[in-house]
Formats: sequence, C-alpha cells, structure tokens
Amino acid sequence: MEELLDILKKNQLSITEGRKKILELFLNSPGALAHADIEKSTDASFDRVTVYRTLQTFVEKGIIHNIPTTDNSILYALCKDNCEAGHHHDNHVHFICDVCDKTICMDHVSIPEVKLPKGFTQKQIDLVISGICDQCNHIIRLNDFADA
Amino acid sequence: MEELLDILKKNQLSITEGRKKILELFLNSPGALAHADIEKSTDASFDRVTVYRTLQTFVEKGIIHNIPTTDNSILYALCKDNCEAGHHHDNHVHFICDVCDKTICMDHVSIPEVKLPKGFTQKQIDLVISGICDQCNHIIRLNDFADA
DNA sequence: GTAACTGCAAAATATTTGCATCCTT
DNA sequence: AAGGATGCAAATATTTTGCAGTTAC
Repeated sequence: MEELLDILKKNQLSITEGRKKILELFLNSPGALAHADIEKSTDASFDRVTVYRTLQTFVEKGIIHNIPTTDNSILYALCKDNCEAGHHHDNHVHFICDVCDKTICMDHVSIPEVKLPKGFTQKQIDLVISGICDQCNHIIRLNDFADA
Repeated sequence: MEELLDILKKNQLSITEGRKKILELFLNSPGALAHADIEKSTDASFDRVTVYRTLQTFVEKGIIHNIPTTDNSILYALCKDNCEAGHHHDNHVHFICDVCDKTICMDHVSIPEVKLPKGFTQKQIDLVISGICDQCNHIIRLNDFADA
C-alpha cells in the first residue's frame, strides 16, 4: 500500500481516511467504479458528499478519469499513465456487460489510430463496447444446456 | 417531411404533435441531442415528462440510440440504418468538444474492427473522442493572434 | 495554528410514477 | 369506442452548496 500514499503525496493531497479508502478501492478493482459502487463498498462509512468531492478531486488531479456510459451514470477508472491534471491519455477499451452491468477494462485490446478531420484536436479517446461478457455468456450457455 | 411520418408509421407509433416535433429535431440536427436541448428547442411547448417518454419510446423502437458521454448526461442520436428495436449497429465516431460541449457525429470516420477476448459478445460499439473541435480551434488561433 | 477536509442540512436538479383527461385510429 | 399519449402533481433520486466543526501537516 505504499503506492497508495505515493499517489496522494505526488498530487499534493493530504492523506485522509476517505481518500485512502476510495483510492484503495480503485487500486484493487479490475474495472471501473460508479459513485454507487463506492458508496456500497465503503459501507457508508463516510458521507455521500465526501464521495462526490473525493472523486472530483481525483479527476482534477488526474488520478482517475471518467469513462463514457450510455446510461446517465458516471464511471471512473484509474489513469494508468501519461495522465496529468487536465490531460488524460488513457486509451484502452472498456467493455460493459448488458447482463451483469459490470465494466471491464480491456488492457490488452488497444484502440487503433483514428484520423480526425482537419482542425480537430484529440485529447481523450474512449472505445466502449457493450455486449455480454464471458462469465455471463458462460452462464447463458449452461442454462441453454439445462433447458434442452 | 414525408420521411418523418414514415418513420413513425413504420414503428407503429401513433402520430402526435410531440413525436413529430421531436423527431423533426433529430432529422434536422447534425449532431446528437440531449434532453435539455430538446426542451430548449421545443420551447416548453409540451411537458418535460413527455420528452422523457418520447425519447424512451424512440430508443425502444430503435429510431434513436444513446451515445456515451463522460458527464452524467444522455445524448441521443438518430440511428442511421441496420438498427432495429434492441439492436443497434451504429458504428461511427462521436466527437465531444471540451470547449463548446457540442457533440458531433463523424459519419466518415468509421470504427476499425476490434478483436475481443474469447467468450465476449459484442452488441454495440462506441468510439468517443474528446478534444477541441475545428470551430473552437479556429477561435483559439484567432485569439492567440490577437494577443501577439 | 492554519489551511484543508469532512459531515450535516438544505437547496437545486433530474427522473420516475400514478392518475385523470384528451387525442389518434 | 378503445387504447394509447399527454399533462399535472407528487414521489424519488441525484448532485451541489453553505457552513460549522474536525483533522492533517
């Protein structure tokens, strides 16, 4: 958990319980987290408002960034590298499962170069794929088998 | 405006003022629209709730689909083709300008094939690029010039 | 000790639901 | 005429803001 404190220090944030807990969640999570996930995982050990403010601070500092979603929710994920306040260059693919609703970061699938029309400047690129994840597909197949 | 009625009829929706107006907005809009845009454009000529319900109906019928955003808003855009209720195969790129906040559909930039790990099934794919659009870049350049 | 962070309360905003009425077919 | 669509009111949910008390450095 040295990493945790390092990150906070590097970003000139004071070390508080809330920040430690929330950052830890991100470090231990394979995918992205929504505000609601964080509230659940922290078991309301601190205020709703603190979660909002902490997430906002983390985004401003470039520790996390948000991932586009098609429902009106915000998903947050750790910035892997090359991210600094205001500039995010996180370019891996996110997969949202329609069945279990989990978001998975596909670190190994990289986004191909996209050529923008003249005059456009690119800052962040997000590729969001929705469908059915391997686990849910597996369950579906098992059920089909049982039905037959 | 024949197209308009056609679309509604094809989807077995009764022709009402609200639906006509909202659908017309989409047909005339180059980019995506948010709930708020629609309320503004229709000048509150009908109820907030009707807008919610109409958008929902359109999505269910596959007339429009929603586009991922990084803030917690929902953007809607017309489905070009190949879309049917529940299945959207809209695969062009969306560009969100950090300065003017507009979303632009880049019809001419297509999303390259992405190979998913085994077990995953893909339904929808969205590529969202954020940055600065050509118009805002232009304005910025003019200002820089003025400063110098 | 001071500045920054947190919790609580409340305000502001956004979305959903129920029901009576009106409109489309 | 019947079913569906709308408007209104109200219930829920979500996010933001102000301020007083607490904590980190």
